[in-house]
Formats: sequence, C-alpha cells, structure tokens
Amino acid sequence: MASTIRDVAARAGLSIGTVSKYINGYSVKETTQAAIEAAIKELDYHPNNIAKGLRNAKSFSIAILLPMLDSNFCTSMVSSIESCLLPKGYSVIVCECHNNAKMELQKTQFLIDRMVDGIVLIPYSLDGKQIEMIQKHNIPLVVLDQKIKNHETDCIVLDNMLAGYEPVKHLIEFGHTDIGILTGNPEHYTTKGRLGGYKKALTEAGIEIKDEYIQCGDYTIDGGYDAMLRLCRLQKRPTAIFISNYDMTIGAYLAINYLNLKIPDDISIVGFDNFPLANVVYPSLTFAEQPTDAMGKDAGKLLYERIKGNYSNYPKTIVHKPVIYYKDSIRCI
Amino acid sequence: MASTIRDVAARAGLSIGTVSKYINGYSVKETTQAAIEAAIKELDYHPNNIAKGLRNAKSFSIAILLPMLDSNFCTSMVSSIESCLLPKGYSVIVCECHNNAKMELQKTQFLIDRMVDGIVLIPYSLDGKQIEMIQKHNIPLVVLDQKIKNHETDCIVLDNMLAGYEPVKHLIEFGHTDIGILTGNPEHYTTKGRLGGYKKALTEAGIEIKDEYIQCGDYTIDGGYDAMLRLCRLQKRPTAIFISNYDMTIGAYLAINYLNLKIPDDISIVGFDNFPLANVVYPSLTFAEQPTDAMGKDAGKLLYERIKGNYSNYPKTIVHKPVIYYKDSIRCI
DNA sequence: TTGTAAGCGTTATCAC
DNA sequence: GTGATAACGCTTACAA
Repeated sequence: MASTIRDVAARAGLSIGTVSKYINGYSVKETTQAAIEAAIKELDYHPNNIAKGLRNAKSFSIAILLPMLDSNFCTSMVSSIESCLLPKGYSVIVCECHNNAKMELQKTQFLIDRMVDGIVLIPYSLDGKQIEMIQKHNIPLVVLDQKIKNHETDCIVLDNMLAGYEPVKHLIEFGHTDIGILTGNPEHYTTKGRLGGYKKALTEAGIEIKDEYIQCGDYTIDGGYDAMLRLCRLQKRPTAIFISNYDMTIGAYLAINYLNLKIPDDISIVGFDNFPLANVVYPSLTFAEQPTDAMGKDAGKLLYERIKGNYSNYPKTIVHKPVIYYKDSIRCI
Repeated sequence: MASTIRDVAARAGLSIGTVSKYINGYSVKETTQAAIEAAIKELDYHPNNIAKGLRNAKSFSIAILLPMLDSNFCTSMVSSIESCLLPKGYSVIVCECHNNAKMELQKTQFLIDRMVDGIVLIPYSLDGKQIEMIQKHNIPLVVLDQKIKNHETDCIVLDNMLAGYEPVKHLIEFGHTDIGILTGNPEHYTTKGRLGGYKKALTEAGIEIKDEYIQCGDYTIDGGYDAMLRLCRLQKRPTAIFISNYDMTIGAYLAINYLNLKIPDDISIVGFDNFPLANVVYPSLTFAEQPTDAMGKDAGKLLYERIKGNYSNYPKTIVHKPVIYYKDSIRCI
C-alpha cells in the first residue's frame, strides 16, 4: 500500500494539516520543512490525485473528443495538446466518436461523468448538441478545426478561405483555367472556407465556375477516390485539381494510379497538409499546409487558461494562416 | 452543482445505502427500485467517478505509454485499445515519451501517481526500468510490439521472424540474389526477428549474407532515407530491398525519388505495414502487414482480464502472424 | 506557525 | 430489504 499524507505527518511528528499546507506551497518553519521533506523521501510519498480530485471537485484530466484517430490532423492535435498539458499535471484522455453523431453524444456524456476539467473538441456533428451538453455542465471547452453555427465557443481554426484561394491562384498563374476541386461536406465550416477561396480565385481571374468541377469527396480516402474518378471522367477533364484535405489527397492518388494518369503531364495536383505523403510521391506534391502543431498548442494553452478561470476575451477565435509549399506536381501551360 | 446519491436518496425517501446497493446491482424491492429510478431520472443523477475511485482505490482509467504518436502503428494501437476499453467504462490516457528514455520514466511515474488501473506499454527504452516501476506498484501491464530481455510480462507481438522471412523468400523466388535490408536498432526485439527472417531466407537459398547489405535506419523516416542512400550508393547496388518498418519505407521512397530511381525497373522494394502509402505510390507497393487492429484489441482484452484479477496463464505472449500483400513493386529477374 | 476537524461522494459493514 | 455510519486521502476554515 502506498503511503499517505497521514504517514508522512506521523513520521515527521506533525499534523496532517501542516504537511498538507507545506505541500501546497504555504510557508512553514525551516525545521518542519526539513522534517516533512525527509519523511516524504523516506516513505516515497506521492499525493493521491483521486482524493485531491474529490476534495477539489477536479479530476486533473482533460479530454480530446475527436471524430477518428485515423487522420493525421487528429493525431497531430492529440500530440501537441498532450505536450502542452501533461507538463501542467493534466492527463489527456482520448475519445473517438468514430464519425458517428450518436456516439459523439454518448462519449460527451462519458467525459462529463468522468469529470474532466476541460475538453478540446474536434466536432463531428454540426448541430452543436455536444457543445450544448458540455457548456451546460460548465466544462471549459475549446473547439478545434471548425466553428459550429449559432454556438459561441472559443475556437482555433485555419484561415480556410486563404487555404483555398492561394493554391488555386497559383494554378491560375501557371496558366490553368479548367480547375477542379475536391471538397468536404458542403455544410462544414472548413468546406465553405476552402471552396469559397477556390471560387474567389476563379472569379477574380474572370474564370467561370462550373458545378461539375466541384466534387464532394467527404474528406475521406474513399470519397476522394470516387470524386476524383468523377472529375477525371468528365467530358472535359480539368487540367488541374485542388484537393482540399489530406485523406482525399490519398484517395485522389489512388484514383490517378488506377486511371494510369501521369502527374503533372496529364493532370496537375495541389494537395493538402504536410504529412508524409507530399515528398514520398513522385513528382513531389504541391500542397497547402495547416500549422497543426501551433494549432494544437494554442488549443492546449487556451483551454488551460479557461480551466484556471481566466475568461478574459471570451469567446476567442484564433485563426491560423496556411503555408503553401510549391513543389513539382503542377504543369505550366 | 450536480446531484449526488444523497439527493437521490432524499428524493426517493430512502437511505443512501439502499440507493448505492441498487446502483451496484444488488436486489431491492420493486417499489423501491421504481422510486430510485424515478429520482435518478428527475435529478439527472450521474455517479461521481472520482468519489467511487477514492473509495475503491481505482481510477477507472488506463494508460497507453508509447514512444511517439507520429507513427501509424502507435495511433492504430491507441484507436483499437480505446474501442475495446472505453465501452467497459475506462478512460484511455495517452502518454508519449517522445523517444526519450528519461521522459519515459517520468511519464511512468506520472501514470502511477494518477493511479491508472492498467498500462499498455509500447516500450521505448530497452532496459526495462519502466517495466520494473510499473510492476513494483502492482499495476496490470501489457507490453506491445516488443519483448524486453529479462522482464517477464504479458505481451502482444508480431511474428517478426516470419515478417522478415516471407518477403525475402518472395524476392528470391523472383530471381533476386542481391537483396538489401533496412533494419531498426539491432538491440530491438523486432529488429532481431525481422533481420533473423531475412538471414534465414537467404541462408536457405544458399545466398551469402553480406554485411554491407544490412543497413540500420533506426525505424525512422530520416534513418530510412540515409540507410537507403547508403545501400544505393554501394559499388554493387542490391537489386531488391526489404524495408522492415513503415517510417523507413517512407524515408526510402524519399531517397529513391531523390536518386531518381524507378521502381521496379531500377530497384525492387518490399515495404512494411498497410498504412496509406502502399497503394498511393505508383507502382503499388508489396508489403508485409501487421494486424495492428487485432494486436491492439488483444492488448485491451488482456489488460482488462488482468485488471479484473484474472491472472490465469500469466505471463501470456500472443503472437500475431503478418500478412504479405503482393503488389507491383518487384521486378522478376 | 501549527493543529483540529468537517466534509468532498462513494461503498461496505454492520445492525435492524 | 433497508438504514446508519465509518472510511477512502485530501484540503481548508477555524482555533490554538
């Protein structure tokens, strides 16, 4: 059995209260400090976090609730949030809803029951029910990646408009006018932004927007594959395609290989996110990068502030700029 | 403030003890059951897990301690373990040691202090100190991916010998005799197995084992890149290369692209693990797959058994067979 | 500066 | 079947 504060007090010849105070940073006489330190060392005492939690109505854990761990974006977030909050003494609970709105609500309840001190949410459902549940219980919340309509929260997002605008403008500068796009669910915040950027770039250049060039791939590998096939089988195939997330980029490559098309001779490609793919494929892929690490760290920091009760400038939205990497997957026309 | 069991008892006109018993599955009169149910519903009562934990010396959380979340192997494990244990009421804490042995020990202590009910360890350090700490505190432990010398634990591993043997044998059948291998740290359990399989296949075929054909890439992208360059710049370049983990496979592709070599004409490749890469590259990649999902699920199940106190057949080692997928990255000589 | 004691929300032991 | 009560390990008024 591990030793308790009671054992330490006994060993040091002091009361529990004194030991507790010392541990929590209140000042004590030098001699008592020495006695406590010695006792702690001898007994290898470590405070019991559960008891602490019960007393303080805190669990010293925070959760990341996300759609699926199979996306690099999500794992990257987990990693940077963990780096940020574990050093502050918080354990980080990972909770996947497996792209299932009902499960997202169940897991939200699970986390509430576990009394997590804060939640970082990468939303799956767009109706905001999960947010309402969390807010009803006054649990600090930071929403990542998306904004949910009619729900006021702190959030960390990408400048999606720019992430769509820059790459497409780049394609136009290279002489392309038949430019397709693979998008996510049109209801998604990120889709709206990225697609908006695409349209803005075309419009600015006086290029007509064609509906058949806009294909929804649902942000998944399979969806990207199908959407890419649809685009490539059009009567008039686009000469260039902007793929607006990472998983669809993978799917698109599968389709391209299946159709035996050559990049960039047959088709020019701009992808999304700087995960292993970009430099592994040949020729290397031009892509728009989200600063995932910075986004995750910001989420962790902001959540920590809220947990500490600092609600200045609530609700706060932090917008990160994408970075475009210019590689060899675009043909100059 | 959330309602407590005390509130439920008061509302139902019963004692706390009775309510507690009902909640914990003991039988009560039908009328009292109804009263309790009604009170629970009206008050939206959810048991306080922290108090429960304090009382039972349990935290209802388990941890996965792993080197780095940037590997698909690790995230895949997190995902399947979470799927397995969250439904049983356990939260899953993710803890990365960032490929740092000292941090691995610190985080082990962190988890012990958080009183996790069990740990799944994907070891980084090979000295087993982390295992000793965990075992000293009698925390149920399942080790994944590796076996650590002189440390008896439950563990889930791949049949690494077979994972090395089969692909190399396949290369030999295709007429290759100059076959290189990219390995991990030679001290690693997995390296020994996979390299052993490579050597066995060569030996059986009467092919000489050349030291310069065995290059350590440390299981990292950068290491794989460097090791691949070394192999390709040998006086006599191998005609085929077996790359014994996923990250090195990525690194190797970077090197191949850098050297502008064509697969399979210039060089034949067998990779490792069925993550997005295999079918995205062109031509598609022949690879050895670890059944990561099954391995993670087994780890979760076994840990759960141990937590429940079922120590029959301890220590147990579960060995999973690799599956080889034959694609287009091998030239027939 | 230090000690005392109540209480956080449960469960388990004992009476009734 | 049900109720009262001590205990889990800690923090925090309040008292000394």
